[in-house]
Amino acid sequence: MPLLPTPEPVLLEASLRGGQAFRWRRRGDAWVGVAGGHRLRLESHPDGVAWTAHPPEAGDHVAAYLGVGPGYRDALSRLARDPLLEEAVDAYRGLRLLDQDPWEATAAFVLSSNNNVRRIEGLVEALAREAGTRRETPDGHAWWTFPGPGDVAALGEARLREMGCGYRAPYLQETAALVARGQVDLPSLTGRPVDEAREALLALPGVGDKVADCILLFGLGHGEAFPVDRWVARWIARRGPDLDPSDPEAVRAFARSRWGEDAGLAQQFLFHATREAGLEAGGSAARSR
DNA sequence: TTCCAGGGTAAGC
DNA sequence: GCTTACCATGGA
Repeated sequence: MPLLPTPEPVLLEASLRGGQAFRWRRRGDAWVGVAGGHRLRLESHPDGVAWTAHPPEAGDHVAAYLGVGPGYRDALSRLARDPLLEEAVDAYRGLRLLDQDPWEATAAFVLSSNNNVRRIEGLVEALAREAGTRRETPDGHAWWTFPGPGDVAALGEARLREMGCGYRAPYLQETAALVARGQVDLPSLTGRPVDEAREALLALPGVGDKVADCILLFGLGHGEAFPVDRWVARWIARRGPDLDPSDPEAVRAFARSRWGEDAGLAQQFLFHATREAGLEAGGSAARSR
């Protein structure tokens, strides 16, 4: 297996199964998933990440997908100096921001509203098997690409409901249709100012403030986006700064002024640390993994 | 049985 | 403008 050397660690489980991406499964000591139309197999190594890719040239994208680059160490050193983040950064050093496909991130986070990670993973996989393209590795492992917006739109609301999308079915169908028609050009939003990109996303059905920030952060490379969800609000309420947890606008403004371009990575640490603490306290919830 | 999950929408003030 | 009920589904 080729090795991607990384000066800083890469926490594969926290990064791949922590609610950013939804197509990763554990296979023994390795993680197998589909990203950007490629099937990847990743395994933690003392000096980096060992990988195999199908098709093989997809390996060129592994570093970018995992957020491996010189910027990570710098961002960590800035965030680790913040008393609000010190503990979380220390505990989860190696947690990465994944660089995902804009449309897949959009579809997945439309499905994420008032939903849980496990079920989102099931829905995204079901979409791939229903409307994606079946591929096979040379050694016979079948996998499915994530379907494009036209293919998702063509499934129709009724079929999406049958697949378990619930009340989000019409949102996903309409958003897929809008993207397929080119009324919102997702990839171009990467190069636009974050506020403009955010406004464009909010025009999509099923995309509100929080989902828009997730798409900006995980699918469009806007590292300053700061999704405010239940867990971040919980963190504010319990041990965060003196803010109203029920006022997402205020929380976002705080994050923006405090962490700037690093806000998205900061959010990942807060989200992950708060969620892990909650799961441990829940006992049975932690066992279910 | 009730609560909860990476919320969004629209009706009602 | 702000608050509130409702929205499917499955696991704990």
